[in-house]
Amino acid sequence: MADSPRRKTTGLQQRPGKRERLVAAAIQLLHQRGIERTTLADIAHLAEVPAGNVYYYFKTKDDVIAAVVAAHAEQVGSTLAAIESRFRSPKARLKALVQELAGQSEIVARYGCPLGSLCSEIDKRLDAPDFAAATLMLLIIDWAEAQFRELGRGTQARELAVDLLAAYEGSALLANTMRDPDILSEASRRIDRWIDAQSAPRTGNA
Amino acid sequence: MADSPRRKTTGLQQRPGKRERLVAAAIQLLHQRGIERTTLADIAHLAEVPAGNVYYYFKTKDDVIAAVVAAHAEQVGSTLAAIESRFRSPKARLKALVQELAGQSEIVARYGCPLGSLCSEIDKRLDAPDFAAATLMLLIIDWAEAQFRELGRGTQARELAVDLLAAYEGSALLANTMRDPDILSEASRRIDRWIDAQSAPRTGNA
DNA sequence: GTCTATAAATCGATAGAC
DNA sequence: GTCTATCGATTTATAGAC
Repeated sequence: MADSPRRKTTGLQQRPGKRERLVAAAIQLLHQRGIERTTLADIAHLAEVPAGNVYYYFKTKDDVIAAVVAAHAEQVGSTLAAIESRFRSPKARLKALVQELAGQSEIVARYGCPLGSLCSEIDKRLDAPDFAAATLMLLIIDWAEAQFRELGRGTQARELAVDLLAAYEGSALLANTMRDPDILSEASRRIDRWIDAQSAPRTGNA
Repeated sequence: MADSPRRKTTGLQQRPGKRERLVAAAIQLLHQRGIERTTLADIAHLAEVPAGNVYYYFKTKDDVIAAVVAAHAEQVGSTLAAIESRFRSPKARLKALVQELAGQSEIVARYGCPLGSLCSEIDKRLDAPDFAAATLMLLIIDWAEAQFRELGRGTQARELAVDLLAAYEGSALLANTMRDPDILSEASRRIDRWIDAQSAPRTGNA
């Protein structure tokens, strides 16, 4: 838990542990308490970093949020890459994505979807256009779209991809609101069957 | 805009306008800015009520939120009742519900679903079990479940109802994140076709 | 480079004047 | 019953000591 792998104390990089710990703590607290109810002091405390020191690594709270979004994006990207290398067929890949998303139903039922609730809260924060929060969702949608296209559903690939993610995000919202993990588990099974039904360009339902 | 229909100045009811205006202002601001970024001063200002006076009508900010939830619940209830009296078949009723939900796609794309974002934010506020926020979603789910049951889908009625609302809420979240009203419009059309496909106990897809 | 003390601003809530 | 002035607690952010 302490800063074990310390890079040279007087080097130009101070990344061995503190910045990473701050981001990890921010990811957790932003998910559990939400953006507005998480203070920088909370994040520093969980990361075991002195309170006011956060401003050495991040200029503002928005910068911390941006770092959290970037970390999520990286995690999503590597997860999708891992699925792609582990599974060959588009259907297996899409099912693996659903499995991954609905994996921690208890946590989602308690705190909501980490990505969905984050996007929802970021929207309320900025008057300016965006914050790259949409990128998180686009990463998943673009990837799913490619799978549906490979499945032979070229013309509807994008709509199917949006529907897939929407089905999950909506189920996550309801599971969270009602504190019921089963809602997410049932949704996961249903989406799996739906993926199975998607094949030839004209036999599946829209 | 001023308090025109004033009930007796010294009566035991002070409900002619101010409390209602405060709730209406709170509904609007909680939707647009979110709970945590809406101050009681903002609400009072929009309602054209003196700043500190909010505490005469509501004991705490949580009480204001509870009043907003109650107002939403009433609005949802009367909307469902209106649909029920206007349409006879379950399918027409379910489609009318979708029409109603996806009605203001521009506003939803800008600020999210008024109900969904509210539930999401309330979850982050309370450590205690709940805040009757789930009631909002349950109102709609229970009603939709009754329609599906009348449609002859007794055994799966509840799951179908949850799926229906989840599909909308997920689409609303994505539409909001990407600031794209078309996502909600397309989802509305897709759900309509899905409702059409739901009929006999064994012909529809799960 | 690292951390403490504190400034500056904001908000929920209260006391009490009218 | 209606409204104003203000308190007290937080919280972001900064200045500057070590």
